[in-house]
Amino acid sequence: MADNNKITPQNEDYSRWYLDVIREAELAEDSPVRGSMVIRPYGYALWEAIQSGLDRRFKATGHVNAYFPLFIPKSFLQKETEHIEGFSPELAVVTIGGGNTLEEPLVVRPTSETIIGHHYAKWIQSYRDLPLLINQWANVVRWEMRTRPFLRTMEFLWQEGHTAHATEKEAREETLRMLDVYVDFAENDAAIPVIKGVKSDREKFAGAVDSYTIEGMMGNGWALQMGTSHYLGTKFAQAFNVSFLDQNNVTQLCHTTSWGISTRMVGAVIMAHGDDRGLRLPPALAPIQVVIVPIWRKEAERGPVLEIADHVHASLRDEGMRVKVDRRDDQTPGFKFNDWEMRGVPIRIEIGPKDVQQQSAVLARRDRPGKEGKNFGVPLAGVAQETRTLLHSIQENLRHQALQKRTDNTHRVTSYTAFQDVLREQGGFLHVHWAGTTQDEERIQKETKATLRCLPMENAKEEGQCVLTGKRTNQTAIFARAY
RNA sequence: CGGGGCGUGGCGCAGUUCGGUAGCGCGCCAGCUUUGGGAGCUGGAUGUCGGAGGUUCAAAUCCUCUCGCCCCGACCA
Repeated sequence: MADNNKITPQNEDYSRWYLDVIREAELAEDSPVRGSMVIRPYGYALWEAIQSGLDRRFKATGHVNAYFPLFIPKSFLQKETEHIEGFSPELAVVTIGGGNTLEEPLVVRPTSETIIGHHYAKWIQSYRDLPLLINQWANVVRWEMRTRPFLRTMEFLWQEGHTAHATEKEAREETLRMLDVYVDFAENDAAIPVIKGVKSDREKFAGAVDSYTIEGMMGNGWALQMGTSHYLGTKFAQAFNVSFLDQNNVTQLCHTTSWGISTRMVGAVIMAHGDDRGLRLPPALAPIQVVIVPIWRKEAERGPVLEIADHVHASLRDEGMRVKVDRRDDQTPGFKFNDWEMRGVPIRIEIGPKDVQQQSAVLARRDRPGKEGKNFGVPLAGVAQETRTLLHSIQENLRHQALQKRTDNTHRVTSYTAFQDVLREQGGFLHVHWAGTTQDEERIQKETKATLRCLPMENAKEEGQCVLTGKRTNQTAIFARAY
C-alpha cells in the first residue's frame, strides 16, 4: 500500500484521522464562526442520500413534510419546565431586530416541540384530526462548548418528526415504529448495526417521558447516538393545550412524539466504515457508486479508451447506478485511484489500452485493499451485471465488518473492577447488569468517562447482579465512551 | 470559565531568542515531456506579517493594549 501523508493513521490519532478525512474528501470545512461548518458539495450529497433514504421511509409510514419557523418566542420554551431547564444553557437568543430591542426575545430553535405544539393546538379539534403525522427538515442551533464537524456543531441539519395521537398506546407505538425505521435505515442504508435501547433518566430528552435511541459503534470503539425517538406523553400537549374532543364529546389531551436524525449521521458513516486510506461509503448512500478511470499512454489510445469508458458509463447509468467518468487529463491514473479511494467510492472501473484490446475492464472494490480487491479482465458485456452484484456485496460486507467489529469490542463484565480494566485496556461497549441510580451513573462517568448509552431493548432478561451496586436485576445496560 | 498553544502569500510552516531588503514546501498559472497505484523539468504570479498604539534611523522581531482561532477539561443530537 502506498503510504499517504495526508491522512493520519487511525491508531496514531483517531481524532486527527477523522478531521483529515473530512478535509481530504472535501466533506466540510470550518467557517469563520467557531463551531459552525460549511458542508461542501460532496458532504452535502452524502447528506442528501441520507435524507432521501429517510424521507422515503417517512412517507411510506404515512408522514408528510411541513416547515415551521426558525424563530420561537422565548416564552414558548418556558411553558414546559423540564424542556426549558434542559435547553437554556445552549440557546441562542435574538434580542435585537431592525436595530431595536425586541419586546420578547426570540430563541433560535434548538428543536421545535414548542412552536409545533402551538400550531397543533389550533389544528387539532376532534379525534377525527388524529393522528397528525408531520415531519420537518430544518436547521437547528445549540450553543455548544466543544464542537466537532458533523458530530457536534452549533448549527446542524436534521429532520424532526412530530406526531399527535389520541391515546398513549398509539403514541407509544408511533415512537417505536419510528425507532424501527431508524434501525432499518442505519442497518440497510448506512450499513451500521445499531443497538436499540431506552435512555436513562439522566440521558433522556428534556421534556420526554421516555427517550429511545439507536447507538452505533465507531471505529475507535466509542459509541455514537445516531437517532432518537421520544414519547412525550401529554407534557407538551398540556403546555400548549393540544386537545381534542373524543367520540364521547369529552375533552382529551393529545399524546405526542418526536424523533430525529441529524447530520451527525454523516459522521457516523465516516467513523463506522472509514479506514487509513479514507472514506468507505456504503453503496446505498454513496453519491458516486462507480467511478470510471480511463487510462492511456499515447494520444492515439485516448479516443478508443474514452469511447469504451463512455459506453460503460451509459450502460451503468441506464441501470440506475450513480456513475462518473474521471476525464481529468491533468492527473495520472495513480492519483485518481488514490483520490477516489479517499472519497470512499465503492467501485472503480479501470479502462486502458489493454482493455480496449480485450474488450474488457478492471473492477476494483473499495472494501478490499489493493490487488485482492481487483478483478481483471471482466468482459465488457458483463460489466453492468458484475457491477450491480458487486455493489450489493460491498454493502453487505461493510455492514458485516461493522457488526463483526462491534461484536469483537462488546464485553460482558460482572464487576466494577473488570469494568474499569476492560474499558481502560480495550475500550468498546460494556454490557452489564444494571440497577443503579442517576448518581451511580454520574459516579461512573466521573471515574471512567463512560456513560450509560442505553438499556437495550433486545435483551435476554436473565437475572444477574448490578455491576456497581450488586443488586439483583434482569435489566442490562450498555456503557461506553461516547461522542 | 480554567490550563496549554497559535495568528506570516490559497493551505501548511520557518524567521521572533540577539531589530537591518519577508522566505520555504504544497497548491496555483504557462510551456514541454509524461499517464496501468499519489509524474518530472523550466519559467511565473501571489504578502496591509491578526489589529491598534508605542520605542527606534529602522519592527514580523522589542513594549503596551486588543481581537480571533485551535487543543485539553466541565455540558451535549
